[in-house]
Amino acid sequence: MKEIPASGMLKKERHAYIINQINLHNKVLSSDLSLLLKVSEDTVRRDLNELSEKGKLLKVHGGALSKSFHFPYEQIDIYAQESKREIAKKAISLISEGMIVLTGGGTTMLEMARLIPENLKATIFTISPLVALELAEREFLTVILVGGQLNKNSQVIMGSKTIRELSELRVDLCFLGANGIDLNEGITDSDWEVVQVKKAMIKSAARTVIMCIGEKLNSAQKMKVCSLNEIDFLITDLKSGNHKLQDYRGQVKVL
Amino acid sequence: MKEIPASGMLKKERHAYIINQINLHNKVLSSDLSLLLKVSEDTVRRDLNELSEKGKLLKVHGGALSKSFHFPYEQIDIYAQESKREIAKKAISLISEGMIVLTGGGTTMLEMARLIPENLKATIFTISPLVALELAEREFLTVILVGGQLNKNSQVIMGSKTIRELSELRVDLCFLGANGIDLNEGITDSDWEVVQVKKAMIKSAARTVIMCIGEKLNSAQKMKVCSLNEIDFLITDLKSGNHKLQDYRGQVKVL
DNA sequence: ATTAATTTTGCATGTTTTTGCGTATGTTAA
DNA sequence: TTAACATACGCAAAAACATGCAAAATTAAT
Repeated sequence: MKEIPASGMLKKERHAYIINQINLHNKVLSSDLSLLLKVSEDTVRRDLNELSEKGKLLKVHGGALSKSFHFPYEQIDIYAQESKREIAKKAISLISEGMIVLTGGGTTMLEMARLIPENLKATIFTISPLVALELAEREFLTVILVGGQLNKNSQVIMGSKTIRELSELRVDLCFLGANGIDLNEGITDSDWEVVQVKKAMIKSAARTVIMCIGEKLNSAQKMKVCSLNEIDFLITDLKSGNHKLQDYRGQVKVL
Repeated sequence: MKEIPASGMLKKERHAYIINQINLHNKVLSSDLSLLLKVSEDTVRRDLNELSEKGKLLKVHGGALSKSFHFPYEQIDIYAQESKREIAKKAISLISEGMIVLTGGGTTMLEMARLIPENLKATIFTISPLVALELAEREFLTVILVGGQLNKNSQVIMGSKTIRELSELRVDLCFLGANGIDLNEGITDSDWEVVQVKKAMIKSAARTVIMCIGEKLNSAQKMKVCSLNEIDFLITDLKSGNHKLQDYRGQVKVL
């Protein structure tokens, strides 16, 4: 460190100095500050804790982080949020410790990311930057974004580069949304590129989970992703007794 | 700097003297004033309390601070925001139509992404999901996220996979933030992983642009990214006439 | 000028704040 | 796992503080 050293500072001055360092570098180490301010690390820690309680920074092991940088998010209200939350809960129950998981994008997937428990240990590949950012909050998750071109409409990674990367991947479980699902037509989607990526994702996974709200059952889109027997689980927001689900039970596990 | 000691002062005179010291040094210690004014610390304290009640200064434990004391709390954010916007504007001027660009993460980069004109045609690689999502709003941009593990603190893609991907990339221009920049130490950062990624990014680019706010000039962190001659442009929020920039002009193009 | 009234000051006292250290505990990384 | 590091907690010393009070200084009034 070659910052300008300081000495004989009043507490308030120290606090200001620390905040300034944080704004400058997004991060400070207690040990650095101790040297810089010429006070014991205990004092630095106490300073950091005070500032943390005032919400001026984020105290972490070893130092502190800028708070402003961490999460200026907005909560968008999602259509059928409650249903999607139901689906998400069921989906999460399929993930067990140490698994390697691959997820698509979409609001259902985001909801799932938000509901993933804080203590889950797993590795999660995703093609959705939003899902990735949400998951990055979970301490024990390893989050890997598949590289490639970002599709403007779906806010999901796509393109040949992505498909090539996916082809080299092997995961335990793949979570996908669906635009249409039908006994005969199978899983369908309206966008050619989306279909290509989903195909690649399914291929790379030992087992595939389709998540979709009940309304989409028995509807089909233009382009086929795969037939029903290629997927393993179907998760909807419907109660398990719902008659709409009956026909599907022969082909996939319905949750 | 030796202060002129004073003696036999009236209360009013003392007050004037104290205000003067505050204006001069932005702070005073009760103990110093006691010696300087040759009165007991109790008297000094009473003086400071009176002046504080009158709003002439800010009383703190151990002394007092000038009211105009630079409290980074709220101000810096807005101030730094403006600075970063300045930097972003200059940076954008370097991008010309059809270019292939690579960017890092950080708030400055995000600000840049926000300010990129709607009609710019270019291909942008980035390791920041946030930047990517922001850029996805631009109709004529091709946005490509480099794949890899998402680092929790910096919200940026990192790791060996990323570095490998970057090594196969060739771009015209690379925009990077810097945690420290110094004539001798060059570009420095505090995080080993960050340094590795930045190195790879620089290597993959024909020309590299460092963006950082003026305050970070002449400061250094623990780990070296590269020396100054390996970068091509330095962009700060400082006016081009600023003396702090002079020394850098020999090594890089300063904007 | 002298005295009375008022303010200011320093000191004694007890309290609070701040700080650094030792120790025990928790966390991180090899 | 261990070893190194970071942390929390308690403690004690030092510093800063508030308060009351009496002496000293200043001001006001005679």
